[in-house]
Amino acid sequence: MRVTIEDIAKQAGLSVASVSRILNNTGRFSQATAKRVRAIAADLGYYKNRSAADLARHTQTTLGVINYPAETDSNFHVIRGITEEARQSGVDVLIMIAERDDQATIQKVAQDLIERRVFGILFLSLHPDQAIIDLIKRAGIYPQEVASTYALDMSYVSSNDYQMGQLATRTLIEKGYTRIGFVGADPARDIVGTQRFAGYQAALAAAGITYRPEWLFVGDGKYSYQSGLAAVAYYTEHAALDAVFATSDDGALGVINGLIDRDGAFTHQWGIISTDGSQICEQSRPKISSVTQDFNLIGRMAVAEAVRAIDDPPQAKKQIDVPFKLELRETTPGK
Amino acid sequence: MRVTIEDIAKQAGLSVASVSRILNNTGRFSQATAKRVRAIAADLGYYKNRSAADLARHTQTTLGVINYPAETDSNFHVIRGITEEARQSGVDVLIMIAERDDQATIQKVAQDLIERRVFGILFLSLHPDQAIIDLIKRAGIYPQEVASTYALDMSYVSSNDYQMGQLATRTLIEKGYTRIGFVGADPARDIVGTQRFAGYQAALAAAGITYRPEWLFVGDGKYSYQSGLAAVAYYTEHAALDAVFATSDDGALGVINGLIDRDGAFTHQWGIISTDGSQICEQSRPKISSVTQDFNLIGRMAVAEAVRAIDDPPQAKKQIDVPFKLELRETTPGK
DNA sequence: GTGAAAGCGCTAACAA
DNA sequence: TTGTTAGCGCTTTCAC
Repeated sequence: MRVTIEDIAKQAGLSVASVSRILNNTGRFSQATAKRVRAIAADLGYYKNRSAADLARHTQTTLGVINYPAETDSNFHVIRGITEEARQSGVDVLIMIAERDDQATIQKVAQDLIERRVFGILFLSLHPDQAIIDLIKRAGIYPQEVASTYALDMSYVSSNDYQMGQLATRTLIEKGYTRIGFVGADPARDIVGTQRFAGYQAALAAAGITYRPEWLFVGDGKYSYQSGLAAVAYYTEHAALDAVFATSDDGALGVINGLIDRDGAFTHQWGIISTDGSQICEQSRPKISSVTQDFNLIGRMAVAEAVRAIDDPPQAKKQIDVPFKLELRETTPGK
Repeated sequence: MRVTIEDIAKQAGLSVASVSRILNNTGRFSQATAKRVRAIAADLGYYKNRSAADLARHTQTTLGVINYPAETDSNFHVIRGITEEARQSGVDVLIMIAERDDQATIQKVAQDLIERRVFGILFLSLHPDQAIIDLIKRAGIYPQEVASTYALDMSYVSSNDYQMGQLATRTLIEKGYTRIGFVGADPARDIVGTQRFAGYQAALAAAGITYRPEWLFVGDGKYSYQSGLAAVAYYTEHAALDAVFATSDDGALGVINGLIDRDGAFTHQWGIISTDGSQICEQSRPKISSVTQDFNLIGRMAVAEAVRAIDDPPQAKKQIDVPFKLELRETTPGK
């Protein structure tokens, strides 16, 4: 049997109540006995049984996070941010894994988290359907989308996709490009795509450029490297572009490599700007200009918001925008 | 107050024991009442309180994983593997975050996991010091290193670093290269570096090539992109190489980009082979030849081993090798 | 400053 | 097939 608080109490000639107080630094106790108790605890190799503690105490201090594993993981910055902020706020976080597009697993994982009585559940760029969101809310838990805008009835903290699309496109236009492709997102599929596309169109319109349908290349609609790669063949055939707005760094890299594969080298025939600003942008040749999100801050704000929601759960869906910035590198030399 | 098992019992006119049995599918009960109970549970929006359940039951079914967040994340495959295998074995996994080189945080996180009474703790390419390992063992929990060999007294499942170093080097030699640099790992720093370096030297020796000290470029010793980048300047100055064995994909990409930055384009002046085989290898231009690890399998085997250890904890340190393979791409055309 | 005691929500004998 | 009961290990009034 593992060592319990009672073992300590016995050894110290105290009641479990006193030991509990000392170990938790609550209530009053003398420093002398405290020292003794802590020594005994260390000596015995005692560890609190959190199940028992959580059961007895009623306030919950753990936050659930549901992530999906991805190779180029912009979420890694988000997770860092979450972890840092959580450490500071004294909440601890439980990370669990699901797959995108696998609602069954997402639900299972969410239920696991509910059983563990977390006070909030953060979805990292993962889009649960409304049934799952409802089930979480019904359990009295605060759900929140992180690092992605979201259409359904759940608050989110993320960059403003519309503004990002607008900034990216406007930047290309200011550099003198006028025939601008839109790659990798599906405007009809998710709100992120919808918003970025709307921003893109708004920027075109503002500059008096008439959008042409053949400028849109969706690919798999998943912001993937493959979509970028495939876009090159498509555009070569169907559109006379001078620039591309890639809705992800992966997509931009795909476009670059597609161009290299086609021409033998990158010739700056197209201006390219991407979204996210992960290290891919620095490590690509040429380096990719990007609209860069502050993923760390997104993570921090997500935790802060979830903590705030404990005492004061927002009545309506809340949309928190986190600032982003423009980073010009080598793929936007201008015309 | 949240709905409890007692609420269900009351509504169903049953005892909590019966409800518990039904909800857990243990013992005997009639299908008729079971149906009724489940309906009521769903109706009430009931979720088991795991703290209570874990406290009452005594067997633990959750596995702890400590990971660090990284942008190019070969661990993502490991995590997938862990998740899949865990799902199949009916264990659920808790992932927590620490930073490499931050033993204080690693310890804190490990203690958190101990308090949650996990049955095992997996370290993903994270190297806790012996004190932490001892503390975990003392708590009756099985610790295991995953995806990295490890010198201290803890079992591990990973690729065999010595053999990987050997294979990579031998491959270059077979392609006709004879002056081969070793980049990114520090043979004196961690066992991974030591082993890969030993394999590298063994392969050189076996081919009758005399190793020269200036062929070693450690950089930050962290298998980083930066080390690869810096290696080019170093070698240009100090060694006349015809090939490079990069101890990571990031490092190999650094070497390639360093060469491009130096020469304006990649000229295949050096053969390059890397270790890991992440998607970087496919997405680089040229594509990088690699000794590719089976990270998914590593993850699966790690879980399987941890589960096995519940009933039959290994007495001595166990070292489990997972097979890897060679993937030739474009950076090893031969001389 | 410390202790007694109730109870958190559940499981697991053991009875019935 | 179902119920009674005794905990699991801890926290938290409320007394002392």
